[in-house]
Amino acid sequence: MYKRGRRMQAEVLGVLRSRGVPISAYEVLGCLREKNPRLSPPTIYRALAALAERGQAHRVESLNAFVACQHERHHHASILSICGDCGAVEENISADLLTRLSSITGKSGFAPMRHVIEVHGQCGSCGSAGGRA
Amino acid sequence: MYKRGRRMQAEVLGVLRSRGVPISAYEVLGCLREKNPRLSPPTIYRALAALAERGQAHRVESLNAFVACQHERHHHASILSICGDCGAVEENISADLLTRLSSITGKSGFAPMRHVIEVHGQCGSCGSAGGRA
DNA sequence: GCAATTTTGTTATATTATAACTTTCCTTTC
DNA sequence: GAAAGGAAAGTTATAATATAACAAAATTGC
Repeated sequence: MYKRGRRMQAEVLGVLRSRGVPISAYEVLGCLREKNPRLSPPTIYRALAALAERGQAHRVESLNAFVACQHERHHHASILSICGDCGAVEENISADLLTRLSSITGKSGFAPMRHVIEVHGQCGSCGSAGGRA
Repeated sequence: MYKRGRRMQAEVLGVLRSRGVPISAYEVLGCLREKNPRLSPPTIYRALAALAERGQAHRVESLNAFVACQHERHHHASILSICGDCGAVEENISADLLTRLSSITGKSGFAPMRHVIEVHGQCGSCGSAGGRA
């Protein structure tokens, strides 16, 4: 049941995976419109929202973009390292870091529900390859 | 020198401070247009960029909004706790957490340059006031 | 004071996201 | 099995966010 939705989500996830780096919803739309020119933004945004909710894709808040999850499904908050040179994203998970974050934010009684942890910088490959640039 | 720019930035910062919670660039624009109807988006975005660069305001990536800095100027990365109920933001700084974050992301040779750490949840006031809702 | 440079103002438009409505399709009931 | 009802998806239109590109003006260095 609901085949169209799931099929749509699978196609969107396929595009995200084929790119590897974060891309905007409109880039996804552009790819899928090659096959189906009638697609429209809400279709893509709904698929992306469903994928994100299931942990199969992540929204990169600081880029307004989306990337496929690298760890199969998970429901822990991801730490995303984003290379400003090549665009590559590495995904780490650390329960310890989340605990510390909770203890810092919880001092004033704050109850955390969603973590956004994104680090911009330069990845190892770009650092060793073009470090002198 | 450059009085207009600094004056503009001061007015923008005043609006951010008077609100307390994160607001969009267009909300700032709306406020300042009451006095000066000719203001346009780039003027506001430029002022916000200058304030952010000097650490007097922060961009909240997960809200596409801006908030005044709560700690005077600082150049450490902020940990922003954002209450989904009342919109209040609390700002924490933790060199220790940044160190741990660097050690996690650095495993693969990644060199961090900018940290985005935003935690969504419920603040202490809203938790105790409306916890049963 | 004049040219070069930098900053600001302005216009227009690009990019990102969602509201509102229609259609489709599945389920339930008879 | 057909029709009503409800949930999900498609579609249209537009809202919200952000910036490119150019014009005007101030500042600096000479």
